[in-house]
Amino acid sequence: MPTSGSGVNKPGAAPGPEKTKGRLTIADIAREVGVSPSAVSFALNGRPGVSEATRTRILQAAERMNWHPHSAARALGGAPAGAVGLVLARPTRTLGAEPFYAQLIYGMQSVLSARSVALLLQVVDDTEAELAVYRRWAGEQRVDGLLIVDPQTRDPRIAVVEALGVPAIVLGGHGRHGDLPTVWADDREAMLETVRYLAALGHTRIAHVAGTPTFQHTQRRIRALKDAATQLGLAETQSLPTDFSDGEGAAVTRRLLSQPDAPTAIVYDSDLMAVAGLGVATEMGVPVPGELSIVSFDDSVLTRVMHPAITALSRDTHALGVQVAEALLRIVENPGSVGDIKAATPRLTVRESTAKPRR
Amino acid sequence: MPTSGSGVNKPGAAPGPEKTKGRLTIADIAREVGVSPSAVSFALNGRPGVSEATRTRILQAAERMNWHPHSAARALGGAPAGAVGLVLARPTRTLGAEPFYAQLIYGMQSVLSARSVALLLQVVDDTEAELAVYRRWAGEQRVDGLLIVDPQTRDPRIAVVEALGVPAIVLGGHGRHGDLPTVWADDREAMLETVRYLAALGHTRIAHVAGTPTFQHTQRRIRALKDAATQLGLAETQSLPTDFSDGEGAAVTRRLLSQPDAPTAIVYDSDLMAVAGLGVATEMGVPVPGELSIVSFDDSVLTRVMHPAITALSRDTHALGVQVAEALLRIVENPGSVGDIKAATPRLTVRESTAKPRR
DNA sequence: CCCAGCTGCTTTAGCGCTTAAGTGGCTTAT
DNA sequence: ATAAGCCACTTAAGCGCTAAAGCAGCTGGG
Repeated sequence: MPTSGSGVNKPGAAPGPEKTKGRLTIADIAREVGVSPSAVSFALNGRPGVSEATRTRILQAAERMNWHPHSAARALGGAPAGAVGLVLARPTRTLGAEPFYAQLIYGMQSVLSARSVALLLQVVDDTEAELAVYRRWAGEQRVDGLLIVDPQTRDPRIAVVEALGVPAIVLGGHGRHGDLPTVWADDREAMLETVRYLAALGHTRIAHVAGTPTFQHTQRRIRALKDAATQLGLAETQSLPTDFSDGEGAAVTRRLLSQPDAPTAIVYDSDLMAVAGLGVATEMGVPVPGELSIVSFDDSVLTRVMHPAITALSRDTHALGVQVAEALLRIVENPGSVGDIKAATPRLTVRESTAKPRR
Repeated sequence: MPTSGSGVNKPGAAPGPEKTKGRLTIADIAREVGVSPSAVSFALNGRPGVSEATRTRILQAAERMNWHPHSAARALGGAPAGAVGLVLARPTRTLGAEPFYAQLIYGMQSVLSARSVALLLQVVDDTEAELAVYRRWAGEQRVDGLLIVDPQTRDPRIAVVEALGVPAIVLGGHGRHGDLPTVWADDREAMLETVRYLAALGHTRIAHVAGTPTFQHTQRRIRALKDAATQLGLAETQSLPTDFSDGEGAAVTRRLLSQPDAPTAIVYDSDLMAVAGLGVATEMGVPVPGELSIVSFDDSVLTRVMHPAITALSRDTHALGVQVAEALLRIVENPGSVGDIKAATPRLTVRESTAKPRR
């Protein structure tokens, strides 16, 4: 039981002039100022019912005594919990390496901390565990809103979260996700732009090292590549699924480069896999961009720091986090007020890893 | 106000057999089973005072009705908040790229989520803001414990957190940090081992691209390098401070390699800076490890994925997170029960970026 | 046969806060 | 002149839960 205000806290110290209790409450302020606790409550919450003079005195006393509202007491009265929740269910190894979530979280923070909303973070192993966390948080009334990431086809989480009645935003969905609004980027357009660029350079054998195939955004990219191939008349394109890990990214690259008609360009669904792929190319003596062009579908320091620096579809993940957090807070305050939001389409940032194929 | 259990929630619906209230409470369970709310509370908390038969019926009812305790109501009664807090005050750009904190957090999660303890995460700009967050969390009774990272010399946070009376663990401290216990790694020994190895290879001009100089662990490393130099008779060693960003890492490397007597080996305080440094070497045509050996003081996918792969001091950051979380939970339950804990000393993992200096 | 001492409950109070419902004292409308 | 209204408060109740205290009904010792 973490009590004690500042240290002078002898339990039995009899006749102290001030009630040396553990916590500082509005009752203490009320006593100090000489009004009732409700008057203090009114003053602190900017509600009418107290004169300006009294309000000022109360506010000053609260400030001086360094009082903070007890979040539990407020929440008990039906006030919001002052927190939003995020559950991540990707394998830990990958998560630690991928800057995406970290950036996203830091972006969210810039909005959340300004509004003094806490972020509850939980990392779990699978969707089952994720659902359990949602159920618990909802039951315990711990969060006012949820951010659901990596939507999948027929995602079981949607129905559960809707049934729980907790406001939520889906990141990266598009298509059906119940009545939950989504913040999404146009992966399709980004992929089309990339393939058009590679085709313009003269590439015809383009491979796509994709992420987890059940993710909606992965599927959109795969479909976009296929469509682009049809449009541009590229015969030999292929999408290969992975689990987003650098290990699989490397393995798939090795397989691709060992083929008789190896691709001359590879698009990776994450920066980490692109880096791993570049490593494999170097290791196999395939010059980049001489014989192989590489594009990453995610940008970060990783891509910039490599040699050659990797051409990437960059988006401002931090800004995305800001957008998501804002949408989340809006839907918490006013459910139904948020529709689907289209984030900025990733733009192709050309660096040193792409060039005309040597022929 | 996020209420409503599942949807059937008409406020005025008069004579329903079940009280269609928003939240499911122990009173509902009590009514269902036919006992008083306290009996339910006793049963759910495994306390004596109810017969086994009744206890079973209550537990089953709670399970069947999918009841969860309202965390705020519990907390109000003085129960722990069921959450621990972590504030990060490094610049966002760096944080997103560095795998360290992400790994640490995921490690902590594996302990915390097993015990259903939530992690409150906040990213702030500076120490002042960090202190404000601690004060607020303590006042709002939001957290049961805190993890303080990146301890500095005469760290103001220590005194504040101790005064607030919130149990806390310091990560990476050593020396004085009030009465707060620390989980620390022996950076000194790690640095000594590294320098000995480089010296054994034949390096004499060894540079150290350090992190933020006010951090205690940075200082320990700087001092260790100096001591090693004295012991081994290396004249030309130097430690150069940075802010841990890849930008500064690159800039400092550029400066070092432009000197007339450029170092033949550089130790970087983070993997991200090591990668940036390797990039600069490549860009300047300095072969690694031919003319320059590179060691990273932190290991991750980054170092493994590069070509050449970077020799690094590796420690299991995930395991460190586990250790930290365990210590934190222990000190929350029983303040004073935790002393300083020494984590595993990082071991040198030799890869391709280190070799004898060409002479 | 009475009462202490159980067991297995229920009643009551209280955690810190919000909020609906009072309550005096004064002003204003009629 | 008196009712009505308003201001600036106070009182009281309640959020969901825990915990101390109370209280029936039974058992067994003296």
